[in-house]
Amino acid sequence: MAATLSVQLTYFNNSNSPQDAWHKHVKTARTNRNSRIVNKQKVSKFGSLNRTQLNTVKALVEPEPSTRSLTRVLCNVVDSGCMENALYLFEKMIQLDTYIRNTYIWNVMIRGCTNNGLFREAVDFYCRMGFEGVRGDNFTYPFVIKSCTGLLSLMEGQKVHAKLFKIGLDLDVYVCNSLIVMYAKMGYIEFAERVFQEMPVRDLVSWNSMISGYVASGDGCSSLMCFYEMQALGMKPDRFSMISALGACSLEYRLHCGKEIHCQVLKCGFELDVMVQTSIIDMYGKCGRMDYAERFFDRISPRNVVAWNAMIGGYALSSRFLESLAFLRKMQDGDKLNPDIITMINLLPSCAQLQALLEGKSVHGYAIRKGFLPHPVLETALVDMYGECGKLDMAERVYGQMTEKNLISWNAMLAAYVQNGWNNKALVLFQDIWHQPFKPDAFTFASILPAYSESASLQEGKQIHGFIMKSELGTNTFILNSIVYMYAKCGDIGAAREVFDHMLHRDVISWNTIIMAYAIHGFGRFSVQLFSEMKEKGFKPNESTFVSLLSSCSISGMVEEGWEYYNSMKRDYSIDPGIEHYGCMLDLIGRTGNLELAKIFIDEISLFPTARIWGSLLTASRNNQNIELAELSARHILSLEHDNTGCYVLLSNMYAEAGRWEDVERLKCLMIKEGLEKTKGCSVVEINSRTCRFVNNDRSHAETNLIYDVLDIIMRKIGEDIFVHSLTKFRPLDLRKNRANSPQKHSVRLAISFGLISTTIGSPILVRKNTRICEDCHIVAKKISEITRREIIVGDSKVFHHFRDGHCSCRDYW
DNA sequence: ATAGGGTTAG
Repeated sequence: MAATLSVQLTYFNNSNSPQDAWHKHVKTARTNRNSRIVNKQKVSKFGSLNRTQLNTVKALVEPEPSTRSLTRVLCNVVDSGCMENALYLFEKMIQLDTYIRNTYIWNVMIRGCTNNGLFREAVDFYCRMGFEGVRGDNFTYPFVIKSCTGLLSLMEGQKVHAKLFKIGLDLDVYVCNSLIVMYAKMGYIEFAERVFQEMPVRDLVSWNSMISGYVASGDGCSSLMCFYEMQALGMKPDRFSMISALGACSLEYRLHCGKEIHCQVLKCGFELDVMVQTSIIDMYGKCGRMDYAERFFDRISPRNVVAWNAMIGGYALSSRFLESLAFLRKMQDGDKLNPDIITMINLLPSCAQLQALLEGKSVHGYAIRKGFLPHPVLETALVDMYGECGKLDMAERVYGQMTEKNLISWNAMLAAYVQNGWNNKALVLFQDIWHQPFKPDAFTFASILPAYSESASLQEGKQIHGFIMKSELGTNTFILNSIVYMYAKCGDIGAAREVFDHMLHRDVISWNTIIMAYAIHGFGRFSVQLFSEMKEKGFKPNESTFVSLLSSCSISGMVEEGWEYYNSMKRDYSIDPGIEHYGCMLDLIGRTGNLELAKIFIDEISLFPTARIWGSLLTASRNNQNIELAELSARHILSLEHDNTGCYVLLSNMYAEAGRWEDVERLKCLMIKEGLEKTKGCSVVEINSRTCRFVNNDRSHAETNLIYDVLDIIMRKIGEDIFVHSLTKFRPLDLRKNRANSPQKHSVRLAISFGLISTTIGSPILVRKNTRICEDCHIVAKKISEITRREIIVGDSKVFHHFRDGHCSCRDYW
């Protein structure tokens, strides 16, 4: 017998080493299936064999194999995890008639691959088994199905499932339980339910698989229903049931339910089980009860990393970021445990929220030293942290180096750009969607829409709107709210209203948004009207509602109503005014010209005045030509935001108007010293479906001559009064000295002029610009609207000016 | 001589 085997092994010369054997197997299996060719990375997981290992295997196979059971040897090799050796042995074995039809050894190989994460290879084995004419049995399928689960390949899984009916294993309890888990983990919970429904006999594992399956698909309620139904049928839950049910409570924030299960755990004596313990901590943390979590955590011993991680994550979730970071120390010093990848992932959001860049960086450094990177989840958390801390270059670097980008990491990078005002970069990244294998979700749109609001054209805004409506998110309230705002910011208040009117479910934010939309367009009457409607429909106004409403009153100059709402806010809704509300009221007071009151108002604010508050006073001073107060405001602003360019420009303009050229010069030097540059003014006009961009003095446009000619004709028609007005403000000396900045050639005028000649008569002209419109251009725009009888809409960095028949919606205060 | 269900994560 020994001789026979030797001979046969000698003749089997196609695979001389375990590595060869592996390659040969993969090739056979894949060629047969017309599937992809060898995945080199996967194969290399086996590692290469050194001579000693090789000899061990040969020794196992060659001397007197008949005296030992070869099968037993194969099992041992598989259990040791060295699949390459196992394959070598396996290939030798199936050369023998005794083994070729032995389902058992095939099962052992499939089991080995599955348990070592070699899912593709496990499925390959299963397929090859079919080609060799060996039938799979009730032991084969649970392994194969588990591998399909690991591959997350529905197609592969369904092929296997179909086969089960043919061979009559479709009702086997073990096989069905595996199928339930497979479908649930792939996100096809209905398929899992169907398998469960059709089982003639269900055991504890079947129930547990459903309970955990529902949790995996995010449906905690069904999971808990399953958990209770099982008990109603007389089935006693075990630790697996408890762990999954606790997960369901976490998912649904069901504290009461969670406590009940905690009691059950104690009654059943599972409280010493480490995983049960962790699940309990996690449940209390997710339900926002860190006090319960702490009490439980303090009592358990020994504590492992997972329990610590659950605590760190729980604190972060409860916005107790400092404690979250402190627990890292305690974990290292107290329990002498080393943080793992999940610890890092849990810590980073705390660093981000605390803007703790130093801590964030040290987490990054630790991750690198420990070799945790690349890791898609950790990298995403890093992108997020750097984004929150304003370190866009680092966020970009981490994102750029990611080997496995996915929807979530992509969303994180988008959000980082948008949060930091890098809208154009965000829009470019978003366009990348067409090259990505994943499709955008609610988070993507929620992130990108503000970028569209700030930087995109109305035309592009319409495109993204259409795109969203075609996706399954067309009725998502959260996203529709952003679309309403986007339309308003892109200048089309009508479209904003239409989207709002067609929403199926409006929430408070929807109302706040539409009220704000009318506010920035200076249509205060509509805001007020909508506020009443909102109350009639039973919505309770919140802080933001009043920010919208008070902004609207201020922008539209509805002073009395503004005060009335301000008082009613405290009186009728017990909302204490926040800094934003004070800002709106300051704008309102500024509009009346009562600067004394404005100063008193600031003094009486109980909160620390922000740059925005002083900005309101600066605007008020400017509109009331009070240079001293403007200087005071500017000092405050610059002490808070040294790089506030707008503040310099505004003050400089005031000096210029007053003819204080030395001060203008002084500010200019100061700006240079601070390394600041005046924002380059630019205006964009939308013509049919394209946009044209103009800077001051622009002569780059193809129709430049025509544009300037039209502007010239208009200016002459507008007449002397404007010219005189300009002269009083800009002295001839300055006009000569500083021709480039002459309002005559400001970008807004060029844009309006081009709009006039490129659009059909009667349609409004929409211009958006990045800085506040200057006083001269404002006067000119009013006049143009009068003589051309065209509506001109100019959206500047703060509000939209609707010029019509010689008047502006802002009533000359902005 | 082989089987199925479980904890922390963007």
